[in-house]
Amino acid sequence: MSKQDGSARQVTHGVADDEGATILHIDMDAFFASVELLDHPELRGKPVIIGHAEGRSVVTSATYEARRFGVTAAMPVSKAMRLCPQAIVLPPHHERYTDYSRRVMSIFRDATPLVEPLSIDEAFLDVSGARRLLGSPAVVGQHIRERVQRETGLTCSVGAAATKFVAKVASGRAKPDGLLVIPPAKTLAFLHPLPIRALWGVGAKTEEALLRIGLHTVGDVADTPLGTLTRAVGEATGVKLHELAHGRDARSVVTATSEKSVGHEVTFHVDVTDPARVRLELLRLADQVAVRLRRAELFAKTVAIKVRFEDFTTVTRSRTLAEPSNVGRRLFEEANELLTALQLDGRAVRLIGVRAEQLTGEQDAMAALWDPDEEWREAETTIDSLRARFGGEAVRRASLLGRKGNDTAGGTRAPRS
DNA sequence: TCTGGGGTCCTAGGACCC
DNA sequence: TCTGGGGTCCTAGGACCC
Repeated sequence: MSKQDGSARQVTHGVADDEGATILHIDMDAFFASVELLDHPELRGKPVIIGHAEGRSVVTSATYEARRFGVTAAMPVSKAMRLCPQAIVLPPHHERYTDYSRRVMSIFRDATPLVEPLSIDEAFLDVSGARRLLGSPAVVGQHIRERVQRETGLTCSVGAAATKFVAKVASGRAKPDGLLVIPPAKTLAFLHPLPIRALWGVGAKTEEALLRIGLHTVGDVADTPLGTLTRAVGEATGVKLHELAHGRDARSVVTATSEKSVGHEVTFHVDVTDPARVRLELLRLADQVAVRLRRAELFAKTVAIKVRFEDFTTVTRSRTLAEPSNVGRRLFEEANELLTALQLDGRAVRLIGVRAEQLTGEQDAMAALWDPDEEWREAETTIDSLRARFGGEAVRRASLLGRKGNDTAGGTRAPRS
């Protein structure tokens, strides 16, 4: 390799500091907002928020100009506007984002087939096999960044490390429009000064629990005995955090994951007290869910509903179906019974949702439908008609009966398996 | 401040079976 | 008569992520 082939190559060539940092995490910068700016170039450099100006909307994305005022994702738009009154609010266009998402994911796949999309705007890449063809991880990352920028006008940030978790933290630190390589040997030096909130799986509650036992940094977590951790945050989370804090993360990049549930929910603009209206919405949602199941050729074994009341208390109810289904009417029937059992009595409903769980493919769904008793009923019917035509003796000899030994026609049925 | 919509994973208790 | 331990399934709720 020569060193005059562009700056990206020179960054790492010869140093080989990215050796072993073969997992890339790529994250689009302010994705929704950036896509909207492509359509509204006149707004570039201004604070822009994606969401709805009226009602109960939250911020789904914001430009860095808006973030400087303290605007963050998932914040109610009303609050964001108080923080940044000059912000421009644009409604979301999800088809546009999906379209751009496909384009950037396709650019990623040109670098390696080992691409794991994490959400609409981020993915993990395993580039360990791309070195000979494309170069070291940092070179591949830089190459992708340039292509994304050139072909979509969008910027993204890349983290390169030996593990998924560290790569993800690195891309966050590289934002916006940057690339950060964490060589394996420097992993702990990079991780340990970070606040515990940087750990994957540490949200508000877990942070509180960790602060309560005096842990503030990732290094603190690494220095804490596992037993102390699990007592504070639970078995699974404790083990996970302990591993991550020591830079250990065995998860590999996987390209295909099966969906575990499919659901839809809506928050009403104004709380609804009329049960009929809630029910109507439930029907619509059940139909939407069923359509998505059929498109994916999946069946639901379980149907769940979710109801949020005006005081934000939320209840869920679920039930396993007698047989898997992806028919809207069927899902609705079940959801409707669950809703009835809740006895709303005119309580003000804020949100209603339907979810299909325990998804299964056609094969499994058919297997669940198979009823051994039915096979026996069919056999008996056949035997009865044979006996009517040929007499009992002939039937007794018939090989049909051979399968159940000396159990003669009209005798006892096989017990349910 | 007044909280969307799409998900995943974990916990915990009870039922049921071996 | 009282008492096991493990495994799986079901249900409800909650934390977390983007």
